[in-house]
Amino acid sequence: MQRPRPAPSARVTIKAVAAQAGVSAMTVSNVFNNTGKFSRDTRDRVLAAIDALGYVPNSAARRLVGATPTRVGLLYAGVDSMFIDATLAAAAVASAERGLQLMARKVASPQDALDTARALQRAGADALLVLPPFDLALSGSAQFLALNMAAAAIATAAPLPDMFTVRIDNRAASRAITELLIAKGRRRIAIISGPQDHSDSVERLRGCRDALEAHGMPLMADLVIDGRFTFASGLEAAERLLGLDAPPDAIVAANDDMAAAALWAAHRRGLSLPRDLAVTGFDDTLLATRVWPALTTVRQPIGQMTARALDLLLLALQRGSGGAHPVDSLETYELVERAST
Amino acid sequence: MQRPRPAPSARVTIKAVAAQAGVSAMTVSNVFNNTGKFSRDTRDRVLAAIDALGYVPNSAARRLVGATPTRVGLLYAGVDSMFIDATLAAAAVASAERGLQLMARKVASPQDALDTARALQRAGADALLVLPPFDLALSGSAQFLALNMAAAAIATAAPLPDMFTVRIDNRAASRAITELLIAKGRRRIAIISGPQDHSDSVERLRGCRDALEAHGMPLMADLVIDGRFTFASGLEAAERLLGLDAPPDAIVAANDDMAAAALWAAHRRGLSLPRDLAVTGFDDTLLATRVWPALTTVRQPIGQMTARALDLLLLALQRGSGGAHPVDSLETYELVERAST
DNA sequence: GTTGCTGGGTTTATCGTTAAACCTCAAGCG
DNA sequence: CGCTTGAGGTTTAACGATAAACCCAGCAAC
Repeated sequence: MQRPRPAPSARVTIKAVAAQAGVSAMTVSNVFNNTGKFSRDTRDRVLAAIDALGYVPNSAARRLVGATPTRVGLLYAGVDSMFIDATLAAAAVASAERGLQLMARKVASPQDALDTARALQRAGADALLVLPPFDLALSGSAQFLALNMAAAAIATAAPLPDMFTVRIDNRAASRAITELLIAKGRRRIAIISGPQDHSDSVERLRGCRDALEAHGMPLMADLVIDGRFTFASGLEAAERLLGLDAPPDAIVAANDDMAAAALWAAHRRGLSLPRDLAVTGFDDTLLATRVWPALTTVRQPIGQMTARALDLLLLALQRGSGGAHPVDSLETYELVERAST
Repeated sequence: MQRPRPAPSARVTIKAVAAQAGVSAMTVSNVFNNTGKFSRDTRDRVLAAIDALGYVPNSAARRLVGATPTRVGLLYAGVDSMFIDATLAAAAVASAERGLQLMARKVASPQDALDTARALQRAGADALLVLPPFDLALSGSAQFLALNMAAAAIATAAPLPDMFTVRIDNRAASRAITELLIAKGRRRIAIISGPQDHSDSVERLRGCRDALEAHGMPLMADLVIDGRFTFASGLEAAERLLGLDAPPDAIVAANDDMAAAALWAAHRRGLSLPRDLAVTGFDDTLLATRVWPALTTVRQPIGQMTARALDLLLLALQRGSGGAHPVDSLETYELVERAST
């Protein structure tokens, strides 16, 4: 693996292109960035030269002069969940596609969110991508506002005044999936909800309640347990539910991991699925199609949402941080019916 | 009433630190990079200034002068598998920790690997991280060598002459897990192997054979099926195996996704697990503990391996590394026994 | 025929950092 | 005593792209 300094020919600079096209470097820059300061004729020659040499601008140099921002910080919770893994993977891919540098930071607790954001800014992040529950931890705080950073939150419950939001209608989705269970004749429906400091969890719970009440089946307190979006917490909750004197005939879990746990608890007791128990998940991560029986769940388009969040951030940074009200992007979810119901 | 921050706080540059410490910018640089060209006394003053101002070097400027390499390309196959997702997520985190920019590129087929590598180089990647099967696609080719890029392959079968390798002993691990099944009294052991153009797959199959032959139970051709590391391919294979006149009493799958598929096929037939059928996976992804029954599997420390690969690349780039033979880093695997056996 | 403007460029200065060359002073040495 | 040596700096010159200032030919207007 002998690796002498890369051959000088390795990197094509703007000067090389300029020489090839017989113009100044500045003109090449103008053409490349399409500022309009050039004639048709020169443009063609420059483009030809760019093409011939395979010129790719050096982003470090661009960044140095303060042109394009390129670093996006990502705040995530260090929880073992499919959603987090999938989002991290999606963010890595989407960032790469856009030539951004992703700075992913695990945040231990909501209290640390602000410090982490600050550290990211000091380390050169231009914008922030925020996963639950840190949207709530940051939004509205004066200190966060003082950072003066563009931020986008994925999978939140509602629009926020100080950051972009990219989300699905959690309440409607949750309602829809509960309705589906009711339509299938389930009458004793239990819920393993997410932590109530996640705004999306709250919405999901609300959606379930909507559906149940609409059918005259009020939610019973002993049939609702708060999980923490982890498999372990889901298992604990499911064990408690199935151990009741009058166990439920369906469980609505607030994410796939906890739904998988519910399947576990049912398998352990030798229940036949979905005859004795129907289970639904949320997110449609890879997990949903790997467990048995495959989970009926709500598809949340994670890749698309991540990409959208990045695009919004880029746009905001390009226009300069001034003024515009943050966009709320509502993506479409999809109810996916599988064997678990 | 707090008013908005006056300015997007001007970043602290090396000059500010220099002024504060009463030395030249170069001296600050020297102290920061610990080159040794300074006295105890100045060092203390400079460090104090750095601390007081909260100086963080501007990586764009650093990069511009060619000091630190900061972009790592990642070649991955666009296959739905837990291993890929987990590796992407791990790479995103490990890159962020090291201040590197990750450029992840999906590669459609081994033939495209070289083109993608070339594109990455043109886009400014300093080094390459390679996932199977692209290690084999690149290694040994003269064109790849001509790129003159440092590369590290994760999860390969053996050391390679022209890139770093970070791996576990797949053969031994596979042998161990097969031995475990034999020890549990399984006598008709089937194998769902990975694609044979993945070097690690080959090793895993070999390990199984080792174990079986060591116990006088030669591998039967109809009990070995090549999967493609996907759940779908695993399901197909498992269906065929369980449909045999003399079905196996154990299935060794070459990854967790295919093992999960084997569980599916068994559940479908109403088999009792692990009584009627034992199943083992490979990788110990999150999946292994989410399916029911939980998978006995080989733990491959993905996060650690990814981090190690990046460290090796950084080291190589820093030394400019003339002539050094590429390192082969053998990580320790762990046999994890769970309910599926 | 000066003045003013405008399309299509070029030149210059600059971003923050570091490699390399250069400076200075004191100590060591034959 | 003159010469080298080296520790501990400083100065200079990049790195590549771009913003801002500048230049200039031609054309229109008064």
